[in-house]
Amino acid sequence: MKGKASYSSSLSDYEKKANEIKASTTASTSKRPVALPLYLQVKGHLIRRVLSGEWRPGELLPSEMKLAEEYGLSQGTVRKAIEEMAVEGLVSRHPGRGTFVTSHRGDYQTTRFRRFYSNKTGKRIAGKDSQYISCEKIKADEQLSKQLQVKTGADIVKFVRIRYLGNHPVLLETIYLNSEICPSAEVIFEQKKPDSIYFALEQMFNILVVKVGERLRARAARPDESELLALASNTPLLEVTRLAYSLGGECVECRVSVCGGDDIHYWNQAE
Amino acid sequence: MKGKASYSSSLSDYEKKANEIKASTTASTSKRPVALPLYLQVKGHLIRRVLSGEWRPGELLPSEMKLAEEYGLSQGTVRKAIEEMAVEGLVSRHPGRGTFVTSHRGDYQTTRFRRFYSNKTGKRIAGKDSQYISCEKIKADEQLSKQLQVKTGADIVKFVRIRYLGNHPVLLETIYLNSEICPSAEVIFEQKKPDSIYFALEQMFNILVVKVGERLRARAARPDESELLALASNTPLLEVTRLAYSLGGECVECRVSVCGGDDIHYWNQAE
DNA sequence: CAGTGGTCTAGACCACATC
DNA sequence: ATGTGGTCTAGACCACTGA
Repeated sequence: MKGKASYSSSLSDYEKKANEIKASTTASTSKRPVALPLYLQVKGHLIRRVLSGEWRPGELLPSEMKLAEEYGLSQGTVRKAIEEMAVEGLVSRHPGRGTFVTSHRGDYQTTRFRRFYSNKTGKRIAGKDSQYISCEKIKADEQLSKQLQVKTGADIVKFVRIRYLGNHPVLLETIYLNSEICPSAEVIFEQKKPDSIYFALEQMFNILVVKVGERLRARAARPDESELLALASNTPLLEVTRLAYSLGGECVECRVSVCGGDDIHYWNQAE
Repeated sequence: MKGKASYSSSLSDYEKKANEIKASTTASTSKRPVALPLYLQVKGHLIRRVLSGEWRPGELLPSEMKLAEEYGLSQGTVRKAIEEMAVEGLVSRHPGRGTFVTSHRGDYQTTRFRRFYSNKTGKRIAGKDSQYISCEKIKADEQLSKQLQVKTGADIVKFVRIRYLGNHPVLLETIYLNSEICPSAEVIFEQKKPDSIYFALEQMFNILVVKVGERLRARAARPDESELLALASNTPLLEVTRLAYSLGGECVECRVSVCGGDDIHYWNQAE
């Protein structure tokens, strides 16, 4: 009807085979009259299956052949679905072994969203040199509620953490987690004090962080920040406000990182 | 020979058909014993053809069928090569029309590397509200020579430009162009004062900027900067140092942008 | 209307990993 | 030896574009 009705009629040959998919896809997006290519329907369905926990992070998916059989489609169609998921970082493929659900364990994933580098060595800031300062349960104020997409007053868990370079504090992170999605996330702090929040979220709540948006600006250091980072008062700080989104598109984390300009920098590459 | 000899023997069926490609690929990378999948060889060859100016930015490539015929391969193989190029932003594909060499003209490309947004409206900073302050021919100092990958003392063209939001100056850009790659780039400034440097480079020198790396930090404003941006002295500034690379991998531009924290911010998204 | 890219199929051979 | 993902082919139908 809207110039997009396209595929629905031409699918007649395929739709018998792929009716499980179609049934579920049409239900979820009632507005669009089917229209989606089969491989995107498969992709959507596979994503939902990952979300549901059918295969957890780090686990092996069925082979392309098995999935093709299951969906009644050709291997090529399923392959295209999985390839897109791989490009988006949802799964990773290994010749001879199979396709695995992405995990924030392992080198690539744990560094995937890390953007701070040492000015001296040029190396990425990471590793075990982080120290947890505090942990509180708080209520979302107006700003946080917008950012985390929750109601004002909703439960939030707040961590404060410092990363060190050698003996020197270089990065101050304030992390807010949505308690609706991560119930009793305090235990993350209490028990594990994990280096990678995202790996902890994955292990505890089956939540995969797949997208982040970051807003950067410069501002003067507040007194408490100057003290924690061992900087002169009013030093210019780089402030990075990150919102992190899960596979399902929910905002799971708001993180405000601040650092001075002398020790580390933020690095971004675009192609 | 080196455990990578893999494809070369199995190519026997294909290599008769694709010998033009193989001839040129093996010549360019003499170390690796062929090994590359055909579609990557095609991709590399097409990239070289774009680089050579055979098709200029904005122009139409031959159809998949024509290219497949030309290379003696199937349409699917050529398609995969072109699809990768499209993902990397080198070409853009339009059903019913064809595949075009990317141009920094048009909405997507001109905004592709723009990361500054208004704090108030949330809109991207762009448009005609930029003012050129100065243009000089200078010699590369040690730092610039490293960044632009030229010898110390090499010719560099330096622009200074200010972007406005309404009547207010918000962004101060200092742009260094490699004169070896962009001979007499002064004319860009003198004649056109273009809004998009990259579109100008494309038009004048057939240079496509396809990759940028940016390093961000906070620092105090220098007196000249405070004046140009109408800020109090020593205001914290966000400093973005960008290196821009062409299709061929050469560094064509070094750009230092600075702004205060009140009017605009830097936005980055990662998936 | 002819030509383009987009989707889908069915089948082949390959390198690689694991047992 | 078996099964995995990676590459390649050949041919089909589709929606879209522009002459």
